[in-house]
This record gives sequence, C-alpha cells and structure tokens, in this order.
Amino acid sequence: MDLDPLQAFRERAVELIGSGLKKLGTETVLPVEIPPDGMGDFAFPCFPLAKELRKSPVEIAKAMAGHIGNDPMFCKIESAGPYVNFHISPNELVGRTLVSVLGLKGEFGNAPPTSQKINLEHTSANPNGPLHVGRARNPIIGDTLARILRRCGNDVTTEFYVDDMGKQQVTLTWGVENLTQEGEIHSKPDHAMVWYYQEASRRMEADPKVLAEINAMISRYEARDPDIAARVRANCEKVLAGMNQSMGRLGIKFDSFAWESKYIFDGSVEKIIEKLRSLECTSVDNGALYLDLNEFGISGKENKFFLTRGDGSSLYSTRDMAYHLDKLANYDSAIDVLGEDHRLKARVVGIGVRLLGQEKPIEPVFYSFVSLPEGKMSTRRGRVVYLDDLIDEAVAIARDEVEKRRPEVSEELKSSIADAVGTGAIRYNIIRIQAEKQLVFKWEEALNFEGNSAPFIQYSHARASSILRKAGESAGHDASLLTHPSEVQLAKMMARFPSVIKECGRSKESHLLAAYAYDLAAMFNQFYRDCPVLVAEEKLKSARLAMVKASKIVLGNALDTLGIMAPEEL
RNA sequence: GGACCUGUAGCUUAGCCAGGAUUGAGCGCUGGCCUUCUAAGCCAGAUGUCAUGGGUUCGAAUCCCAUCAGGUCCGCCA
Repeated sequence: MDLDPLQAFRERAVELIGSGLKKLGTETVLPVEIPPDGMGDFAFPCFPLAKELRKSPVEIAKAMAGHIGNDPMFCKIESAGPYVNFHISPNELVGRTLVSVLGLKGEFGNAPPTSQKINLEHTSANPNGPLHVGRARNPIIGDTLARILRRCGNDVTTEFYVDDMGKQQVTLTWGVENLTQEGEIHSKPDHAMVWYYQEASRRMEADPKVLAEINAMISRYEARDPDIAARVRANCEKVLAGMNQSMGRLGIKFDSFAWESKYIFDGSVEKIIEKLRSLECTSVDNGALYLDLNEFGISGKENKFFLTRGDGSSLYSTRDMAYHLDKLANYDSAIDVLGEDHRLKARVVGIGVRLLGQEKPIEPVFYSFVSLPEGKMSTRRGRVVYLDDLIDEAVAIARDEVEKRRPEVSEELKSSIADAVGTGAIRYNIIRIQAEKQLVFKWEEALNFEGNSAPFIQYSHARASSILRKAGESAGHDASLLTHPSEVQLAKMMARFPSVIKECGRSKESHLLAAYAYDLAAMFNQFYRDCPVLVAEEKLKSARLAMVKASKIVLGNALDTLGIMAPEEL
C-alpha cells in the first residue's frame, strides 16, 4: 500500500523520461510538470534540449515519445507539440488510491515519522483583554500549521508565550487594584478584565500621578519583586483563561505556556546580556547596550538596536532571545507565527541567538493584520470586533439556517451542527487567504457559508456520510468498474492529498490546504451528480460505495487538518 | 530617508518561491435544475491592459530593474 499513491506514477514517469533522454544521447536531467487540464497527468517540455541536440523541440518530443514506448502505469504516452505527455492509466490509479485511502483511513495523507521535535509558538497575545479578530489570524494559522506539521511526521509542541512583563500587564493590574467596575460584569474573565485595562489606560493618560504609580510598579517588578510578579501573574492568568476558552471554541488548545517573567527571575536574561556585552558587535550608549544593525546588513532611520536600558535592565527582544535559547535547548527547531510588525524584531532575535552560539533554526511565519474598514483594531480604544462576538454571531446564523433546513431534527443535533458550521466557517474564511495579504474584516465575508467556504466542504462530507448510512454494509469492491470521468477525476484528487500536505509543510502555507479541500469537495459533488450509488447495479454499487467511503475519509482528513469539524449530517 | 510585504474580473482570491501549452475559483450579475442518494448543491452565460514601464529568455502573472498605490517596521515600549 502506498502512503502517496500519486508518487509511484510520478517516479515512473521520471524514470521513463530518463531512459528516453539517454536514448537521445543527453545527460541533461529535467523535472516533470503538471500540464493543463485534458493534456494528461505529467508533462515533459522539450524546449531546454533544443540547443544541445540541435533539433526543434517538436522533433525531440516526437523522438522521446517513440523511444519511451508503452508502460502499464500509463494508458498513453504521446508527444503534443513540444511536450511529451503522460496519461495515467485510470484503472491503475483508481485501484491504488482506493487501497491506500481505505487502508490508511485517518492516517491517509500522513508522511512517515521524522523524529523532528518542533516548538511552534503562536498567538502569544498580551493578556490584557479578549482576543479580537485583528489578531485571530494568529491562532488559526498557528493551529492549522501545527496540524499540518504533525501529519508531516513531526513531533510538534504548540506554545503560547505569555508576555507578563509588559507595561500593559502592569496597567491592567493597577486598574484591578484601584478601580471598581460598576454595573453588570461580564461572566467571561477576559471580557470582565478588559474594562480595568481600558479605564486604567485612560486614567494614566490623563493623570500623571497614575502614570507615576504604574511606572513605580514596573521598576519594582523588573527589580524582581516577587509580590508584584504574583499579582500581575494572577491577572494574566484570568485573562488567559478567557482567551483559551475562546480558542477552545475553535478547536485550538496549547500544549505549553511559557511565561516571559521566568527568564528575568531565573537569571537567564542577565546572563545573556553579559554574554552580548562581551561581543565586539555590541556597544554602549549612555549605559544602554545596543547592537549595530549596519553590521548585519540592516539599515533604517536608526541603526542601533537596543538590548538594555540605560540602567542595564532588559528589553523585550533581549528577553525573547533568552526564551528562544531555552526553546532551542529542548527542540530541534522553533517556528514562530508572528504579525508583520514583528519582522525586524524576529530578524534581530535570530541574529542574537546565533551570536549566543545557538545554530538551530528559528523559522518565522508572518501574517498581515486584519483591520476594520475604519482602521486598525485597538483594545485600548475599544475599537474592536471580539473573536467571541464573531463566533457567537456565526453560530447563531448557522443555527437559524439549520432551523430552516432541518426542522425535524433534535435540538441537540441542531446545536452541534450550528457549532460545527459557524466555527468552521470562521476558521476557513481566515485560513483560505495567503497569510501575507492584508485583510479588511467584513461581516458578510467572515460569515460566508456558500461557495468557497467550510460549510460547502462539510456538506460534501455529510452527503457522503448520508449515502453510507443508507447503504449499510457492503462487501469488497472491483475498482475496474470505476471508469466514469467523474470517478477517475475524484480518485486523482484524493491521490493528491499526501503531496498537498507535504507541500504545506514545506512552504508553511496553510491556504493551499484550504484550496485543496474545496477542490476535493467540488469534485465529490460532480461525482455525486454523475454517478448514482444506491440505485446502481450490485457490483457497481459496491465499487461506488468504496469511492464514497474513501471520499468521506479524505474530506474528513482535510477538514481535520484545517481544524474544522466534519459532522455526519448538516 | 532606508528596509520588508502586498497589487490578478465590480468585490474576494488561486497560480509567483522551483518561468512552459487557453490565468483557475468563489461572491455578485443573467438564465436553467428539487416525483431519483440532503438545493449550505448542480449546470450554462457575461466579466481579465495579471498595477505601470523597461529588461532577461525560444517562452514572463511568475525572474531582474525602475515607477506608482496600499500595508508594516526603523522606540533605552511590548
């Protein structure tokens, strides 16, 4: 059984091209391509050989096709103009694909284990209020990538780096300790706590006395006052619990939490500052240690990247270096999902970690912010759409739809379908877009349930499930009966899944998987239209049921990798 | 001033990293399909100077240079 059914065909095509090239008398090795629809499954363009062989590409293609002859894995190997095209033998492909999918089930698409231990840090939002959709890309990209990399055979640990040392956290704590919230208090802790942060920020801006009090707290905190640390941490934990609850609704949970303050209190930040101080590329300005970015080919308005304040206390990036050294001591590599505003910092942290003698890779994955039509979201100003509100709205709309479409089913089932559809739609509508593209949040787009959306894919999965429910048990299948173009195309699409997972893992681009899941569902819908299953003659019915079973598995695996639920009915 | 990311149909987008045969989709729009496995579906149609201008190449949406537009960063904040 092949882990990757398409791979065998590709390898055979490459082999055949190799032998064809040899017969033409050239050592040149060239990659195969995927041709446009209808031109076969693998293509070999002959242009690059024209100069060397002093023949036209068309002649070369003809000669190649002649030399290659026939092969049982391909039903046709022919020249088409300057190309040699390979058409996979449908029987062979359908048979092998069904064996792989039905044999591997939930594991179909997975690569063999790599023994790579990866720490994947994502989200790491300041715990001063609920998650808003401006940053919601981060947990969704991070969690999807973790799922992909696990399927690629890696041992992945997801981690949330809790920034409990920032001014924002101290401001929140000052608010909690000095202000009293009136009126109804939100039952979810992050929503209840954000008022203190917003109100304390306002007071701090208006009243220098408040600012002085907060600054005094920060100084004591950085001087490792354990009392302040405990008070700040307690507030962070409350907000964090609320954030985790929100992410949990989207199927996102973390394996580990790393607290920034740890690296101050355990002395590791102090140690690396000493080490950095001893390096030739660092200098001191008014007592503050800095790195000269010019030496690393980075230029800007200001080329000094400060590592400490004038009093020798640490800065965020320096603590981040300590954190990354700690991570890399325990993992083979680190992946950080970061907003695009962190690009320079991430680069400098990477430089710092190298300077400190750690060579293991840190790979950043960047995304652009989600903004509102009226501008950037801001927790402090309260100009935000909270993730919880988006989820509530999506689930409520899905619930209305279920009520309309399936009035007969139980309340419990209605709720679970609405939950799967609402949360799935949110994840899908964010992950389907390439991370670097800037995104303007629009309710109607975020709540899209039609066409290129999660419910479209979930719907195909539900239809497959429904057919299987009605069919009952079936015996073996004869794949050679599956000759309808829609059956062959569907099998081909399923066979692609392992290479899509591989490619997503290589490029760290999860949107490719979303596109694949959509294409697969669309292909299943065509099959569903063209190939009746339950009314087919007995042998054909069994064969088609195998197709449906396999489709359900691959759709389910794709949705699972996207972190989207795959209900049995919709 | 310097650096990085993005620019493809009215809107949203895939393809760009690894150049190759007609640039694929979704929404919206026009028309058709529920007495056959769930119409969150299917089919047909209209819609593209691939931001602009050069260059490299047999061949450029894809690579290089310049320009324009949007975003981000260049803080002894995080």
